[in-house]
Amino acid sequence: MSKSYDPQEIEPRWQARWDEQQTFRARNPGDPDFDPDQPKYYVLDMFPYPSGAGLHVGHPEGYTATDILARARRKQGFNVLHPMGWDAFGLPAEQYAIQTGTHPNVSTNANIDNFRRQLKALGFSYDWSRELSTTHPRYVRWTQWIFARLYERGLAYLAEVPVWWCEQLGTVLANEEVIDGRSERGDFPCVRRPLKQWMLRITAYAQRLLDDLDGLDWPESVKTMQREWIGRSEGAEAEFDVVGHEVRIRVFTTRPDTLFGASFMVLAPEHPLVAQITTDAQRQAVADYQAQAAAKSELDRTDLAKEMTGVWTGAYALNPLYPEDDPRARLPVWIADYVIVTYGTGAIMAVPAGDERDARFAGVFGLPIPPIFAADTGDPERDARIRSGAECWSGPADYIHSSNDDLDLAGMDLAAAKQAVTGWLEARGRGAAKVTYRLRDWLFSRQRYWGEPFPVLHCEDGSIELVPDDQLPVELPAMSEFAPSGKAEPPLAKATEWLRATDSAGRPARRETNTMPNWAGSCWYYLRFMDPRNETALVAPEVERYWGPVDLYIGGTEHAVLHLLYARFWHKVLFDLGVVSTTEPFQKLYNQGMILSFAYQDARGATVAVDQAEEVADGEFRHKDSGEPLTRVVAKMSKTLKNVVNPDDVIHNFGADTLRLYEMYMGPLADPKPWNTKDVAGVHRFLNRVWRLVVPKEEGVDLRPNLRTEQAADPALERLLHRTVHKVTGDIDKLAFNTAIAAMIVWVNEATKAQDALSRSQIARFLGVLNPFAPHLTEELWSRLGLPGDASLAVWPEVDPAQLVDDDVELVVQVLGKLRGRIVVPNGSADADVLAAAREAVAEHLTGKTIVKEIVVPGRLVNFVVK
RNA sequence: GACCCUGUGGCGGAAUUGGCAGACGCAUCGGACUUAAAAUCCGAGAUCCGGAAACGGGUGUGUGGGUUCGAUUCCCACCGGGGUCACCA
Repeated sequence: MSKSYDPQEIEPRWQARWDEQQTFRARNPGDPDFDPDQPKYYVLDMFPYPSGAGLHVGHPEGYTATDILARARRKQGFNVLHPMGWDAFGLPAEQYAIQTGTHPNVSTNANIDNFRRQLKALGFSYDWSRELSTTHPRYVRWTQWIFARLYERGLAYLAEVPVWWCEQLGTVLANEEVIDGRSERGDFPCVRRPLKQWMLRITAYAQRLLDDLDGLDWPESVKTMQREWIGRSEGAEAEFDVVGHEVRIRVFTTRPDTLFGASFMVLAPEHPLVAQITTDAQRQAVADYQAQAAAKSELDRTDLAKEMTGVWTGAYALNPLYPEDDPRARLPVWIADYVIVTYGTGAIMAVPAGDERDARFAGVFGLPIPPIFAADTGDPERDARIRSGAECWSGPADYIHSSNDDLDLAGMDLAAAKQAVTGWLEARGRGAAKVTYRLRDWLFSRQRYWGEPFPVLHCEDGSIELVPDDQLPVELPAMSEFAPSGKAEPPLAKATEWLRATDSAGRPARRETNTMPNWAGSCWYYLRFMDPRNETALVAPEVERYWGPVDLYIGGTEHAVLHLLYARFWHKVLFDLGVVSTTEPFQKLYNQGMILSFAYQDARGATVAVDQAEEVADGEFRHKDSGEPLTRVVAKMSKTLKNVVNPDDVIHNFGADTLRLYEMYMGPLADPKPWNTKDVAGVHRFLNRVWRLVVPKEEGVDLRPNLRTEQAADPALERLLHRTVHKVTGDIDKLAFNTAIAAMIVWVNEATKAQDALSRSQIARFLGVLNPFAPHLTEELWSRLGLPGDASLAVWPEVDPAQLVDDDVELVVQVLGKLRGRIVVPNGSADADVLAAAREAVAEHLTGKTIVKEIVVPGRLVNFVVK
């Protein structure tokens, strides 16, 4: 047996043993050894996309956190579900296939094998018997099954919609995948194009998705992002007659109370009424502007700094609040690209006195600004400007010039005024209260090969039919040519044999050639983990009722909106179908922070790669070639900066336990933090000291003699151990792993100093709490001590509350808030006794002064306020 | 531009949520062990002033104000870093 701590030898051995013994298998209801009285704990990682590059050090950060929770809960008596799988459909595998000719299935499986090897080398306690891949036909079957249910409920439909088309990727992309007119993946330019696409009616669930956020234990920032993404806004729709036409312009506004201040109207350039209402005189100018707007990139159109542009259509609309012949009723109708066709009704009433954008537009084109507000800002000059319409105001104010024959807003507050105008419109059939959402329906098809096929048939008569459930899955055809045709025609269109099918009436039909987006598989994988091999149901109801919902879900912030919103949407549909028993999938969500790295910056602020810099003195860096001084900065890991850290290397040099411990010790889980290889040695030293507590250096002695049999415990070490166990237990619950580790280091430092006084029971209990953090080392020492069973399954040590309180406590004595002395008093002393001792301790600071006030904080301090 | 998060030694960070600022780790310095070095172990360490010294006194959590007996913690304004949304009517 090795005398020294040798992770390279220990770690693979224990990993193999856990595998063989299925140490971490979770029991399902119905399993022979299932214990219904055991509480359950479902702790889940956001499963990875198995990329060709393998794991980076960011992956083990969240995975170690969940693993510590899983291991601790198991030892605390929970039946723990802690699974892992692969989100394996997606563009990179297909791009790789296009470049190399390797079938995505082949490269994906190779990547999965590599990821699995790397994760196993980290010693994660996954129940590998539940491993799944979204690409596996047995999984695809149920993804398609869910789609079929969506279709049956009218939540999936085909629509001709303007979509983002990316020439280089040869596909359409969802709005979410396009940033500033360029593809998120690959950064290629994208253009808008109308195409027939599958859409999912997520908007039908907008209100429920919004309301149910309240009950979730999620970071506020993520809830806020989802709320903003859903973008509920309350207001009213109003209809405006157009002079000389039989049409009405409908607008949506959140401020119906400002309708009296409308002085013009603006339609989006793409608004369908534009052609109809434009006068001959303005036709050319309008056409020019429309062409100009269409040619503009999204980036230019949304650039806030740009000049306001627009053109008058020549038409007038009528403000419904005023009689037709009232001059205030006549509103010129403009088109301008600051109005977006896809939001609200694509048209607005412009109130320059109450809206910043309308005010700017009115300023540029010299349109009237009828004042409607008398505000009290505390600045008389400003108040005057607002009262005259010279300055725009949207805050609370008194209404002026806001009345007609039967409506007067004077004296009303905002809510009352909104309601009054909305009510007036409604009574006359000119409008109604209206709720609008920013959320759009979800574009759900992609023109790619490597995704789930749609389980639908296009029949000869143009109708659509679902593939019967008992014929699922519709598998992808074997193909060797994956390149997108570039004609908005998916690769599957070339699979001529596969395309041919027969509908329910026995007539020839054609399969759908689009595939589902990457998000589909990740929308419900957490459910399949509960019951991964069920052939008759997506998940058995009694199994779902037992495991659901996920108790803790950890992943990166990049999924704050899309994945988490889509999964919540599908979950709610499955709830309505009776497939799941909870309205929400993930009760508690936590985002780990990104692991950053160091890089360098020269005097001009340009970043310099790590291999170009050298440390010349403590904290002083120079450029290796030019010698110019550099400053160290924190940056994202990137190939160009040469600061990428590979987990395989860290495991090779220090072991998996050290890597796990270091990532948890770096700082708070949620914070972004820089990797510092020098610091890794610190936690490695700590593990070495733990090793030395059990295995002495001397040759011929395998175990410290004091640990062979139980001996009387050293009271001080015992006390500290109880505190340490208490601290670690609480910190694990709070996901505060960095401070838990600090507490364990303190104990080991003390135990090292009092090495011969350490007892067998004490080291066993300590290894018990260290085990979730450093499972291999603790198993090895547990086994060398001859302790029963596996450290991974041994029960969590108990804390004696009596050991947490001291007999005597030291209090700080302050005079006027300044530290002047210390006293030691019995714990729980009466205030009077404490004060007496305190007065004595700081007597010299009190002489000649009058005590005005005495403050006693039990167990902490005494403060004298003197004059 | 709006909203959210964040700012503590040379570095990563801690502080029971209003009560001894700097736990723990890295780096640094000193000591022990060693022929020597590494490794290991023990110890020092915010800063300024006075003192040979143990010690005493002042200052200190981005900056400026405020609340409080007491502020890293709460409030206001500003500055720096990060994130999200970005003409959403």
